[in-house]
Amino acid sequence: MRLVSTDAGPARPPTIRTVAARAGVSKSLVSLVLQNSPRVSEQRRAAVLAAMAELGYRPDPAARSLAERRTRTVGVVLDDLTNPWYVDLLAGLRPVLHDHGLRPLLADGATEPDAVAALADLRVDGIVVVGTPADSSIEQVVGLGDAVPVVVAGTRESRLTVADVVANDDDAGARLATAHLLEHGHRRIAHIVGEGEVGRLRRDGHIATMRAAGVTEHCVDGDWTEATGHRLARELLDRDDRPTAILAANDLCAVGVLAAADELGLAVPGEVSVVGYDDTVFARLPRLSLTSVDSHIAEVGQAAGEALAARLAGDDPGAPTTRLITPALVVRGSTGPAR
Amino acid sequence: MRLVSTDAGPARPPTIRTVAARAGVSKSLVSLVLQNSPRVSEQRRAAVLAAMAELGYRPDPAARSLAERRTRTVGVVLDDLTNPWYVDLLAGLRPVLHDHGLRPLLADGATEPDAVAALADLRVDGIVVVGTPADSSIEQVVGLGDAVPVVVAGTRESRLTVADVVANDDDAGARLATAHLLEHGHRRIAHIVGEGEVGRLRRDGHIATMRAAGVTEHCVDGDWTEATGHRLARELLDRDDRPTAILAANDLCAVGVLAAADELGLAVPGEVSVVGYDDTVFARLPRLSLTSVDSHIAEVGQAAGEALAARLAGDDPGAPTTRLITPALVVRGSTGPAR
DNA sequence: ATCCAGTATTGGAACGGTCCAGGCGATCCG
DNA sequence: CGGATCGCCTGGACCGTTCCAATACTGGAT
Repeated sequence: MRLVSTDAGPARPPTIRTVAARAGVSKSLVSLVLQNSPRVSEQRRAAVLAAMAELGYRPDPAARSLAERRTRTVGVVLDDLTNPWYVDLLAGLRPVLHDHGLRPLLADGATEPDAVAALADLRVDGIVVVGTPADSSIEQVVGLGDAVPVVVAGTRESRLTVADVVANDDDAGARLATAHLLEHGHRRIAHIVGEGEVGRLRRDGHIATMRAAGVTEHCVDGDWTEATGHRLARELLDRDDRPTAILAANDLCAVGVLAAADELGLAVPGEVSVVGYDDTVFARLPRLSLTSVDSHIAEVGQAAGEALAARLAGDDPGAPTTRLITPALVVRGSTGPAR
Repeated sequence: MRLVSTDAGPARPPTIRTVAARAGVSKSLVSLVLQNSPRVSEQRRAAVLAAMAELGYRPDPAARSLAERRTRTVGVVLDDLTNPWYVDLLAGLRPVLHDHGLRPLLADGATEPDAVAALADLRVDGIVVVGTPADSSIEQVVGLGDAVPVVVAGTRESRLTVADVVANDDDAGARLATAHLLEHGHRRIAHIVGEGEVGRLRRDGHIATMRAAGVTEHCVDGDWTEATGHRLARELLDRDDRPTAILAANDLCAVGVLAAADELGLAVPGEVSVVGYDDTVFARLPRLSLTSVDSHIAEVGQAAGEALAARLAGDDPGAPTTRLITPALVVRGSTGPAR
């Protein structure tokens, strides 16, 4: 009596050699069929395809990566999926990658300072850094040299000259929003400034538009969070010479501004108008109905994917490029004429 | 003059053999150090580690996967990252996977019907299906047999008996919400029922609680979207015998209900109370201030990760388990006493 | 000195693909 | 008719690991 069973454990999935044996050809030919080479006769090709179908053959990505010395994978560094901005950008990026046979591998730049290095260790073919990168990320990207192509999406980043950049034209967006408020007769307009390069660009666009209209700007430094928007708006709106309009750093910040106005009993837009930026899902909520600048963020993600795919195709070894997507103003119920 | 440069292209990253040569040992020993085997002398171990550090060696995951015949990767099937519920669950799941040395690979079940099969083709070690799975997903999971362990997170799914299940106790949550409304003296309460198993469970909990209090329920079939919540609430609230409270299928649906109440000029909670489910970011918005059932969804994600890790460790080849997380009611400004 | 039991180390065969240098008929051309 | 050409196909090396069987030491007991 045999104690060892004859079948060797759980049946392994078929390999290229199994298929070759079944089709009566060499494994090399199966490989050629796999990458549908034109140098295979129709007859053989059909035989191989039939064998594959019968066996339910699926190529092993690990083996392929090892031999090809590329993974068909791109790392995507995100900060916070809770922020719909990142999700929307990802929604634009993902299909492009898919169309180029690339898989996204998400990493969290906020909780994991070594995200870029970790992705490099995984041998991703390229990296998309979404949003304002942490200092550590910048260092690591620079450290990569030209080993791995990098695209920065969603922000212009002056410290990073080695990567392609695709971003919303923040300057233009801030001008749109400011012009809208000026047209409604607002003169006392406050702007809550966001952090980093994006914050600076939006501020500069705002200031330029204000001055061109002969109006003095009033900027306060803030960040992208609801809490800060709330706190700063309370301070701004609690004064006698309170602004009649507030241009928030982004939608999230604007949500905080709305809350502050509500608490102070100020009608929106009757007594104070509020403008956000990014046109996220929050802006569209009926109860908020926030006028916002649509940064076409999905389009940014799409362009970023295309830029990376072009780099990977190798047909574009030129200097890093910058591409700006033109934003658009979406007017809703949170803005109206100044009293 | 030589046209061909002497260095063979871009320097390849160091391999286990490079390290071995540098440390003066065999590649096998380097491999042993890599998996820190106790059967290596301290002296050699130190030499190998030093060589690795000097060369900046990083193991190649593809080669490792090929040899180990596992990828240390788990597929996560999601429907919609736009919905914060999925994001919050993912936030609970991700750290657990990370702690077990597993990487998540996200797939979109909504746009890609073959998501489960595609993940299997990628040779993921396990799969987490988040939310109510599409029919195609169910078929594919069943088709996998026991080749790949599967955990369903966020919903009980009676059609899927091969997988572990971790979910919120929807029945209990609906009871909490309903009891809260009854305590406030509401008697005409409408419930918008969500789709699938989750919708059924919440409905049953609601009905049971209503009947136990001697009150007749009023359920209408809906789904999880804002649009449907809006439409159904308009119908419900437009009648003379309109309900004094509405238990929405989830928060998103509740957002639509609020919009309907606003349009009809009905005060919330003065003339109608509204309850959501999931306690997402929407419920916490000051302008909405939605009473909601916190489904502790991050905890669900965490438990799902642990269940999958246990399966992968192989120490638990038992029958599929079901684990329910107890929800909690979060009372905010959208509910109050019946008039 | 010899043998033995461990322990530390090594060589080589996988793992499942890609890719390259030929091989082998059949066709073409001089 | 012989050789070059072409189209199709094959064997084998290689990608960077893991794992196993075999070997080389070490020191103590005989």
